[in-house]
Amino acid sequence: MATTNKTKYAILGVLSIKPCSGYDIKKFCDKSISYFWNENFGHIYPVLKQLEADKLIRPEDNTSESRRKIYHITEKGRQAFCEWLVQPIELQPNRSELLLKLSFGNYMPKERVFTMMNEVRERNQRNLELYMEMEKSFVMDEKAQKDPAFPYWLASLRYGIHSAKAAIKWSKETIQLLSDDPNKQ
Amino acid sequence: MATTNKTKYAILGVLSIKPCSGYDIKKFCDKSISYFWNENFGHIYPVLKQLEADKLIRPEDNTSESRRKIYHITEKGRQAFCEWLVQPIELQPNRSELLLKLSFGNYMPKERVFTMMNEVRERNQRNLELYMEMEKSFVMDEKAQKDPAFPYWLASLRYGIHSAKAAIKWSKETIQLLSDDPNKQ
DNA sequence: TCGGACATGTAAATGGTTACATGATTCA
DNA sequence: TGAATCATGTAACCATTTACATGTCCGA
Repeated sequence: MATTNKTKYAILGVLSIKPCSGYDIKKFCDKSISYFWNENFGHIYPVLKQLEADKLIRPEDNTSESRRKIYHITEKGRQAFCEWLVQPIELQPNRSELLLKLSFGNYMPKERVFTMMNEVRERNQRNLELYMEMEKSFVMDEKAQKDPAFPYWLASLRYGIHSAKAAIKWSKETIQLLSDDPNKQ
Repeated sequence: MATTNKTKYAILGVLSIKPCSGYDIKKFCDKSISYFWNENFGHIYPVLKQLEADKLIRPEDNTSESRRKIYHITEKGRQAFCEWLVQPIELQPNRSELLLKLSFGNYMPKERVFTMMNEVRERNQRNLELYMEMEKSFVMDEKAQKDPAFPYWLASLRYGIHSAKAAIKWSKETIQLLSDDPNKQ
């Protein structure tokens, strides 16, 4: 198998927090974990169907609400999720378009390389500010602090902060390095 | 289109350095750029065929060598490559299995989270050492220094160094954060 | 002569994205 | 009533990986 279907586990994870419809899952991904995970409808709905067939989730005993189809995680689903959680992380193969392009920088006008590096710096600067805002409001939220997931959410967010800082530092350093390069064009 | 076929451009990039067979391209990827890019045969050969059909590369005028099929980049191929180089970078959607798992850390035995974080730290420590070795021998290589690609290769390598350092710092911090967490289990 | 590296390729499966189709509800 | 959002889903497409098939060459 190429890579285990992680969408499956992402969905089980969301449903382990609270019962959701496909639409809710998408909203949750966009709102809460988009900076390290995202899903799209074209994948969510088929996977939900498959999870239901595998009895890892079950649709809500249908009450009044007609349109929304709310799924609950089953005991079997919880088990499958927990089993996956403790598996070692599969490293996905590296594919950085940025580094691929940069390593062929000598085939571009130097001006273009600087533009590229500045874009990297700015994007990471924006992300850093966003993450730090999020951290601030998260740490001050007393209700959030009581959640057993709190330290894990915080840690995930801090990853973003550390990476963004590193990327900013690197982009500045690189702009410097390339400015000093005697091999001007 | 989902994502532009980046294998196509990676191959054009390698061929812009020197004519290669499919096997050579794979070797080059594994040896020189594997820490930020990789390809596999199952993808290289079909893409080579397609690139030839599009006249972006051409096979060597067949001489004695029978087995190896050496491809050259054409003028049209060089143009296509350069056009791609200056395009803005397509950000690929984030999908970090590590952060997904970590953010559900409260569903795992805490011991397992520490193991996971230690693995992250160790892996990045090993990478950092490797990258720093590479940097050292690269900077001391006088022939490499004269290559116009030198500063770009160095910059790409430095990205790896910065990221690895950030990841190490983060993993240590996270282990600390989770040790201090009163919410023991 | 045997194993390992060289070398090229195909087939199947999977994973994921985008675009499209469809229709309900809500609110200005 | 019309636009925006809610809501579910399918189809087509593309990229990528893995496994498999096939055979050569070279050196121990």
